[in-house]
Parts: sequence; structure tokens; C-alpha cells
Amino acid sequence: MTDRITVDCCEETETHQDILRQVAKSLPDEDTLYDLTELFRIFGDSTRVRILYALFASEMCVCDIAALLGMTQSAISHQLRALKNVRLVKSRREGKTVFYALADDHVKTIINQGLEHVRE
Amino acid sequence: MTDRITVDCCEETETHQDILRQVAKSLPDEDTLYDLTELFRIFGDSTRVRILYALFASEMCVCDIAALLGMTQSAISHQLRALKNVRLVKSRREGKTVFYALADDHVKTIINQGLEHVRE
DNA sequence: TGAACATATGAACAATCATTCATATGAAAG
DNA sequence: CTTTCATATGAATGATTGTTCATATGTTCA
Repeated sequence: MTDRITVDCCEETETHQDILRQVAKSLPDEDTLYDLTELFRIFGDSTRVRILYALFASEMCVCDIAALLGMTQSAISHQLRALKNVRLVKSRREGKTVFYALADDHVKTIINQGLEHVRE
Repeated sequence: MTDRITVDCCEETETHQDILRQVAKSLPDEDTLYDLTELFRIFGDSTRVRILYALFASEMCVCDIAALLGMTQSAISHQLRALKNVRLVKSRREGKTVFYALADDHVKTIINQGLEHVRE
């Protein structure tokens, strides 16, 4: 009894074992895969991307972002929390207001890669 | 009457005009923004990312991917169409079977950037 | 032509999500 | 303390999404 996965379909059976072993090796573990798709899911909403673009220019407080994008404070706050959960933005409190900023440079790199693909 | 956008909130009013102009300039146009978020949305599902990883190893036919991931042919076919819509994969027919492959190298770059962020 | 196989597709359904509304928390100023 | 302002949050809702099921399209071979 082996732990080899077998695929039996079409009439292609020659190199399957090799390919299966390759794929199994290259696939990230469950947790990493979850984090990865969760990260991209967060990028997959135009409101959140607009927020990130706003933060490219400067750190901003919640109500400024809301005013800038013409959306409610609540909507922006909810989305900022989502962005913070995947560590794309960080926050800093100063009296009553909370300033949000990009967490690191991965954000720009990832968005630019996406743009490159979209614009090609 | 100017076409200047004004933000009036918090008590922060000093540099707002400048920042607003910067953000307005840097934001991609509506269509590009839509394509960009649509692209990332497609990356934001673990089934689709698994398919892409499978294709990292080799081009594959639909039923092989389905067998490899333990999912139905229909589910995989639907997702392959989504991947094709944003030009992440391409297809090639050979008789009855259709082989799918990565469209270009952006896929790997984008996923690797995501992984780098997730693993940091 | 007809049967068999690989893939594609439309409709339906459960699950997930973005936004809104109402309200709570937290901080400064009177 | 109370009021005011900035932000956060929970519940509700309409919209979107991934998967399934049934079936259609397209190809090969007899």
C-alpha cells in the first residue's frame, strides 16, 4: 500500500505520477494557501484598492478617506479593518483621530504587478 | 467656480488640497481599476489558486485537474473560464481534450509577491 | 449515423460579502 | 460630569459568488 495519488481519466496516463508528485510538492500548506487567497481577496474590491491608492499619497484619517472617496465613515472603517487584518495597513492614534498608513512596500509591488498584467 | 475637490472634516485642513490632487492623479481610471480588482478577485479563491499551482508543474486537461484536486469536472471548468477571462490561463484543444496552461509569467510573480507578504 | 468521451454552460441554491443604520467606545474640551 | 467629535462595531440586507446538477456542444471512432 503506497501513499501515491492516482489520477485515472482521459486516456492520458503516462507522466501523471510525476506531475502529481510535482504539484503536491509545490502546493503551499493549507494555512499558507488560506492566508494567500485571503490576501488577494482583500485586493479584489475597488473600494479597498481606492483606499490603498489614497494611502500611497499620504497617511490619512478615516473621515478624510471617507470624504475623499465619497463614502460613509462606517463603510471606510469596516474596510480599513479588513485591510488591517491582512496587515496591508497600520494605524496610529493621535487624540480623537486615527491615522492609517500603508504597512509596507508589498502593497505597491503587488498592485503594480497586477497593473502590469491588466495593461499589457 | 473651480473643479477643486474639497474635504471638510476633522480639523485637518492644511495640506488637504495637495493630497487630494495627488490621489486624484495617481488613481487609475475607472476601467483599469475595475480590471485590476477583477484580477485580484480571481486570485482570491483557493480552488483557482490550486489550479494555477497545478499548471505551474505542467499544462493539464480539465479532467486531470479535477481528479488532482478532487473536484467535479464542472466546477473546474467554471473556474478555468474565470481564469481565462482575466487572461491568466490559455487553452489548446487536442481532439476531445482541452489543455490549459499559464498564459504568462505574471501569474507566478503575483503569487510569489503575495506569498512573500503572507510569510513575512 | 450513432455511441462514447471530454468539456462547456445555464439555472438554482447556499454561503459570503459590502454597505447601511443605529449605536457603542474613546478622547478632548468646556 | 457632560457634550462633542472621531472612530469602531454588531445586526440587517441586497448583491455576488462557488458549487452542483442537468444538459448541451464538440470530437473521435466504429
